Amino acid sequence: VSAVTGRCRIGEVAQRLGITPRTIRYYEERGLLPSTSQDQKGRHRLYDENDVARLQEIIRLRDGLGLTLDDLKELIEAEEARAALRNELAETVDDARRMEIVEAALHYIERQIALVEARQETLASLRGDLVAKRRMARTRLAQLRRSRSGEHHG
Amino acid sequence: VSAVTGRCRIGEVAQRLGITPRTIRYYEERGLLPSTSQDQKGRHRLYDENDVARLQEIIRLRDGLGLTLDDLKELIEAEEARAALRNELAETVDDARRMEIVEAALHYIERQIALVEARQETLASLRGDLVAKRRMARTRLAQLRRSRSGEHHG
DNA sequence: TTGCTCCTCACGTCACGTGAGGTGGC
DNA sequence: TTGCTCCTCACGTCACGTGAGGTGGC
Repeated sequence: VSAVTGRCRIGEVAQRLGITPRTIRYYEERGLLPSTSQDQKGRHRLYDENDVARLQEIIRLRDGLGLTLDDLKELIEAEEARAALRNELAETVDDARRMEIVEAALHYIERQIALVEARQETLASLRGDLVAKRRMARTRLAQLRRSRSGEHHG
Repeated sequence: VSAVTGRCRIGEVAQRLGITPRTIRYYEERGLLPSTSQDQKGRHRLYDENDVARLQEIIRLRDGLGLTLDDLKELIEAEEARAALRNELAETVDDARRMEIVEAALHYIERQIALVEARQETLASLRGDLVAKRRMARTRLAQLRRSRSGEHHG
């Protein structure tokens, strides 16, 4: 709190992330962000790099996976639970308990990876279709070129 | 029109595509579908495999790229323009004109591919971050396992 | 004739967009 | 003090969801 961590205003954050201030306020309203960004009601909100990274993550998940804000909130809460567990992990000396915590974290990560990979497959399929179309068009174009040069020579 | 082409009802189409009848009606209302699926107002809408394929394409672009319905409508109109050009292509004997048509189609396809690839890159980056997290968790878990077996033997 | 799915309004909702009117900090 | 960005309502919009009440086809 004593160190000046380069806290910046909502407009700058929004511009850096390619969103609008309204979106950031709405996410705060929906409980996706800690409302600690605003000390009191009516005051300017200030964000540090940590907050920006968190928002960045939310935007990536929203755009990349098309998740609803409720889904995103679940993910965030799970993430916070993981952070809490990491703290417990640092405290505890019970190795059995430590393994439980890490295994839970691992399952959570694997679920997210599965979601991303499913989306990647649909995109790959979409791209496959488009590339096939492109090949057709290119082939046709090459035929036309040959046909024209053939006319010139014949 | 004389052949029975297996036309099916809106509920069946919706179920096959994983959407709701309301979505299909809304797309028709917004001009994304030919309203020829419904002969007269108030009558049941009927769809053939061609209509279903078109809807399928719309849904894939919507989910895969996160396009708005206005964007999708533009794409569809461009697609119809391409179809019209293909008809002209079949008619015309002017090779220069034919090349123009095919080149236009090629540019259109390439723009779509660029959109898909941009989305793929963000997903790949997202996956990369998650995979790194998974590696960390796995390493930590392996360390814990070694540590526990070490206790047993010591 | 009985269900079932369909139809058309029409209002609700989610995720913001867009001003209206006013206050705060370099 | 002047701009600029910020603030809080609060209503609008886009892409549907969700009944309400009624008609159509195997």
